Amino acid sequence: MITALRGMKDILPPQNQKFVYFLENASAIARRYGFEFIETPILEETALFKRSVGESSDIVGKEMYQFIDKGGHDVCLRPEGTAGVVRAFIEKKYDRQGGIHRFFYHGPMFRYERPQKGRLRQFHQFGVESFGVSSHFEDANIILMLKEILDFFGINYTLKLNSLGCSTCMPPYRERLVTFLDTIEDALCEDCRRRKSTNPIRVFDCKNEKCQQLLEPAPRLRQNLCEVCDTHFNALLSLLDQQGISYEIDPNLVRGLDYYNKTAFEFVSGDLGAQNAVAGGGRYDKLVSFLDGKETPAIGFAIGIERLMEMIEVPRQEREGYYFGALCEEALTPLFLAASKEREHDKVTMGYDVKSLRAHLKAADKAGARYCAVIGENELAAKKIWVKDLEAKTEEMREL
RNA sequence: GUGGGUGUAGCUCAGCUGGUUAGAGCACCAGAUUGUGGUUCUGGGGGUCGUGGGUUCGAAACCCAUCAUCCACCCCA
Repeated sequence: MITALRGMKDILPPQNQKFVYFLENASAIARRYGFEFIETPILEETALFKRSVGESSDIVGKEMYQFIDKGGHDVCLRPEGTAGVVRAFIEKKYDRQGGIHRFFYHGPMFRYERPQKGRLRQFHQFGVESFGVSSHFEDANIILMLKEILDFFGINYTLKLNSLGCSTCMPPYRERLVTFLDTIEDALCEDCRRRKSTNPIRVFDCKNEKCQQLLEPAPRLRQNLCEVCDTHFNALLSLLDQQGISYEIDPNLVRGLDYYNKTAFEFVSGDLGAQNAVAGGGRYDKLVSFLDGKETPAIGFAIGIERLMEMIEVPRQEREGYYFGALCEEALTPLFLAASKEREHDKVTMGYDVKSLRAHLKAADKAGARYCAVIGENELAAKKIWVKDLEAKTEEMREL
């Protein structure tokens, strides 16, 4: 038997209902915020992700579905959505055109990892990207939209916020931190020593108590932000306060992708196991220019659809449409014609086997139909069709 | 890549310290005096016990390997 690849899932009933339910409502909310649908290819040149996500990240370092295609091109299944959207944005010369452009997208992403709860090799994201606005108002707007989406589906979450600084304040801070880490390196755990060179800020995330103690006197980013970043961050917090949005400032929140600057945020939930991030995002003002576009401020987020679906309850389905059944052989053809006609304006399924009325009613019930329509010898003679409303338990004869 | 758990019917599982025809519930199909559903009752179909080897008179049970899956680390949505 051929089975789906490791970490790749089919989306079958009843999960498929949640999937569609989520997509429809999240899209509707994004449109209300002025975002337009965009679809970009799943396969892109590998270089796109190396330059945007960053060579140092785990995503690029060890999680990419990368291969050489038949034309000898180095290509890659997208591990995330932002890079492709930014590439399209630049390729279409929106950066030259200027102005504000807001997009939302959804689709499969691929990362070659060991699957576990809330983590798949092929998973789906719903994301938005906003280009051309540097104001903190857009940061707040994006966070508000994400919160609205999560609230719509009744998700329990905590909003975590941080500022990652910018090219003015981050590099010097990073150096200062590394210098500090050098002084305590020997006492740090193995992981932290590795982090020092790959992603130093991560050390604050270490679960080792000894490391946490050693890090007490370490310099913190919040105190080392440049004036521009500090002002931006404080303005955003103030706006969120005025909107009554509660949040937690998490100085250890480091988005895993290299392109983020200033605002970074994450919505985490308790009932997801170890992979507790439902959605994450942030500002990436330098990415467009990194990818050879004209410098354009931008911010976005992505929601992990499978993770979110773990927590969504779909409203119970109402009975809907018709089930058509025949009580005798001669009724099958007229029944088929009647069913086709009814289908012009209603959901219709039909049983092709001749069965007892009782069996047909059972079948209609199982199909979740509102009405059971049956033709037997009596109906055939009178050129009528018998219809029962399974909910109201009423029945009537209708003209064929 | 590393560590741990689990693989018996479509699903959830039972199967005592190895003992002969491998079970239950749910689901599915068919019936319950012949044209009235969801409940109930009766019957039925369906299993290479993940796979390969080994121990044994005898293995679903024990051992080894392998594959799959789940959870965790790492990291992230």
